[in-house]
Amino acid sequence: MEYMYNELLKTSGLSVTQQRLSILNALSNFNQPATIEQLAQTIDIHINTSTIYRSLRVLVDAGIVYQTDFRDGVSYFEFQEDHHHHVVCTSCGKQERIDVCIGTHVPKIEKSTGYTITNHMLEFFGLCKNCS
Amino acid sequence: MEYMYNELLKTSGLSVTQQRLSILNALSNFNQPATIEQLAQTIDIHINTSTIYRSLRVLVDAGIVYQTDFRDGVSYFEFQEDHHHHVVCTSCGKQERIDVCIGTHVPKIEKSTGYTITNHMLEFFGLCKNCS
DNA sequence: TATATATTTGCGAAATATTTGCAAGTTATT
DNA sequence: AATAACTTGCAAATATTTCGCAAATATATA
Repeated sequence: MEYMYNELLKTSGLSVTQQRLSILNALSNFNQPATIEQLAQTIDIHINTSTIYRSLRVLVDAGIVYQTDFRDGVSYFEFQEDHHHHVVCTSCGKQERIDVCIGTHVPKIEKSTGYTITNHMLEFFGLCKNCS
Repeated sequence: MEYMYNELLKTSGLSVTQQRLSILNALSNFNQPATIEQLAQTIDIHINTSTIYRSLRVLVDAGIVYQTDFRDGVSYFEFQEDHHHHVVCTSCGKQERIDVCIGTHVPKIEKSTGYTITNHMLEFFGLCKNCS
């Protein structure tokens, strides 16, 4: 497991540090997007908050971690490989997973813009059954 | 023009206030997502910043305004009806428009989740040609 | 049209997430 | 083994966004 993350970092050209390994390990304990605060509570060693922020940015930019936003003022993070999207109720905040895939658009966009796309962000907002 | 926004608010069941009309009017001067700060500079009357935040939230929740996030710490706003998505370079920050439509997925998601979807957020991230 | 009710605004202050600079510590390279 | 490159911890700063409350404005009712 640890070894896996080790390879993951190296393959992306990133330095392998204990902090990054621990962050990845903590991420694997969530099956939904986690906030920085939630991650900090789960990480097995003490890591300074700034470091968590900096590490996550690097991991997101490398396409290893998925970052998203539910319009509640905090960033959420999830493993890229099993990331998924949500509908969020703008009234009560309730979230529900959906299995909409947007990945098929990526090659087309890369071709038309010349960008190398490492990740994306997709969330739907509206009113849930109760709040409607 | 003013009258149009008037109707727009009423149709959504929102109160018509001078502040909201001015915000909508300011929004129409941008053809790309604008920050709160950019909007404040463009609005023709003085509106307190808190009010801009509150008004935009209401307008977004009503599906009139599109809100998005480029991972730079600020929220961006655009008219919902002519909103579009982007690729953002995670190195230099450069943005480019794309014309990917996600609207077709909405009815399917509404059916499967029971939510009434008013808007969504979609942005792609990666490296631009220069930064690759 | 006048009155009552509901909603919105302004103001200042507070909360809170996130970023920065720099020295020390770690990791990668030669 | 030594040098260079990168990452981390710490504390403080930055900046966006939210909150409470009284006054103002908008909508609904009579």
